[in-house]
Amino acid sequence: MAQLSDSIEQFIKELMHEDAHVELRRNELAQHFGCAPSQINYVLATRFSVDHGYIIESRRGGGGYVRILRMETRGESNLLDMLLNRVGNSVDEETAVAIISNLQEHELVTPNEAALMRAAVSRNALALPVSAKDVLRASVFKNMLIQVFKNQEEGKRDDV
Amino acid sequence: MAQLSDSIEQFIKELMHEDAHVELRRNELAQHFGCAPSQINYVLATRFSVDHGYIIESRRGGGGYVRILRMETRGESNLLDMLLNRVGNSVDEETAVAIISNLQEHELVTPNEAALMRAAVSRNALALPVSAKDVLRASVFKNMLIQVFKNQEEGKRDDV
DNA sequence: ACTATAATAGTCAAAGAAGGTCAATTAGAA
DNA sequence: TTCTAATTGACCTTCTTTGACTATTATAGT
Repeated sequence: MAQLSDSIEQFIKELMHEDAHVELRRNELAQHFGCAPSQINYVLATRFSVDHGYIIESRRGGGGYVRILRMETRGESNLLDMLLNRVGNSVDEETAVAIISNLQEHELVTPNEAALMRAAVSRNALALPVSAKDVLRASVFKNMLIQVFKNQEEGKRDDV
Repeated sequence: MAQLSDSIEQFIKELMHEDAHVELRRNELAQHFGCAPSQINYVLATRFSVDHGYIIESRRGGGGYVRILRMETRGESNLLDMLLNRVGNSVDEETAVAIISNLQEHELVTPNEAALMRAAVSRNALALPVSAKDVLRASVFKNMLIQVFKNQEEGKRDDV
């Protein structure tokens, strides 16, 4: 109860109440809660992961930050989640291409974007021993999927 | 958060908004921002490199200057060749990201497309032994570059 | 012409300012 | 008690800023 991690989680969620997009300093936040900075990473990893509907971006060095973006997972209840799950940590080209077409049909990506995604996951691009190909493809593909949904969010914000 | 380097970058980009060619005094600019002159070189090196699509010329001594030129993307067919060449069979993330911003600034890709490309070549996506990363990134990236220009062609055809 | 000096810009390495990772320990819940 | 979640700390990586030293160019004297 009143676990440190829970407090930090709440704190961040309150910050996000208004804006679905918040930026913070890891060290400041850690200091505010009197804990190790890596504690923040723990909270982010366990409560603000992609399957929780959040995307984290960050930057090191002077002027560094941690940015948290909440995805509205509109409509298709957690489509991204399902897709990431389906991909897992290995996926063949056929499956990936099928998913991409699907996204395109549902107008979640433009034809150009779809073409780019296909290019990135094609067997051609992943010039590696066959065994490793699917694993790597999964990694690249998942990263792009997350990006697609992030674009979606950003599009919405720009619409305003 | 309004990092010095970022401000300087913005400042220069604003200067270049009208004219694709700008000339400045390194020391003046440094003074304007209250920083070490070499800070200007840092910004130029990290944000206005050739990969970013800029060319820097300068002269020392009395009446010295720093001149920044935005490279115009003439015949695009040629550009693709140049980029593929630049990438070769190994490329680090920094260079890839620079090239992507370059494409975006010249409106050869949309911001969403650029984000997708960044996602595909990020160190995150290429979760492999470091040694192999750059090689693989080159392969994926080149495939995407080719696709970008293919998209371009198709766009032109559709316009008709 | 020649030279010295002042006015610029460039380079590079070190310090500073973040954030990330991982494994060991500790606290809590079952 | 035992298992899992939480916490911490040591060490790593990345990005920025500064400063000392170097290189080049124009100009004023001679």
